[in-house]
Amino acid sequence: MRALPLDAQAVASLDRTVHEPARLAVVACLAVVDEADFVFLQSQTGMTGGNLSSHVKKLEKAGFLTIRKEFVGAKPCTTLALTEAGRDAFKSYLTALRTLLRVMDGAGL
Amino acid sequence: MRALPLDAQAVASLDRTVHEPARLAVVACLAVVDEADFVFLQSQTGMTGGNLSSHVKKLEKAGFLTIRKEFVGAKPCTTLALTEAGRDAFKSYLTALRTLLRVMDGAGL
DNA sequence: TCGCTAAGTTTGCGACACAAACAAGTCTCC
DNA sequence: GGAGACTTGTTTGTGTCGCAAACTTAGCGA
Repeated sequence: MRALPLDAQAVASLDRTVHEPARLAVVACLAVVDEADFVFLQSQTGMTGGNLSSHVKKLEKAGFLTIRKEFVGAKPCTTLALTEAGRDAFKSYLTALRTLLRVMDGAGL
Repeated sequence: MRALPLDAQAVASLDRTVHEPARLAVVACLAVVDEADFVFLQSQTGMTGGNLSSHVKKLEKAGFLTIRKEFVGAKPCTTLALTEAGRDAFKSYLTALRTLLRVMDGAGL
């Protein structure tokens, strides 16, 4: 059987921390706006608060974003931003996607 | 806060059936070769047999691929191929990725 | 004061990915 | 021809994870 132009192992081992759709949405948002507050992200992604909370926590645990809690007037407000590591991981992820898409372009898909 | 050029909800709701890395690798392989046998896929993806088996079963259940079992000489051989639905789902998925990447290109990532 | 809403977090459950164990048959070598 | 290794997959078990409902804490209005 001939060799494929596709690195299937690379695809199969994509980093799940950013690959997970919910987190990918969060990271993509933060990549374009640099920082955003919890409520804004919730509205953009359409996620429930609890869901967003747990994903944010996981991203923080991975060292991919920072959580800043402060009060704006009287209300609490959590602001999120990517770390350098988070941005790098996202860039690597995008590179992997581009590689895959290039192969598929070549195959007429 | 301004509107993003990014549809985060679309990202957050990517179809997990094909998005899952292991299955994405399988589907991508089948998309470029039209059909492939079990052992070949296993070598390409680096997955264990059991793992591949369960993912294949899930893709079949979703109607995304067909499983053909036959004997080649004395040995059993299962051959896998995408269905029309599987190919369509994969194309839609690729379209979603391209949309995301275009936004990220625009943001200098 | 008594809800009501906002802003998150914690908890619980169902789904899932993964690999080790297993099954069924074939080939090899003595 | 029979013992054991190999090939080709499947089943089972376990730990992880995603998700939303319930809960917490605190300001705001009537």
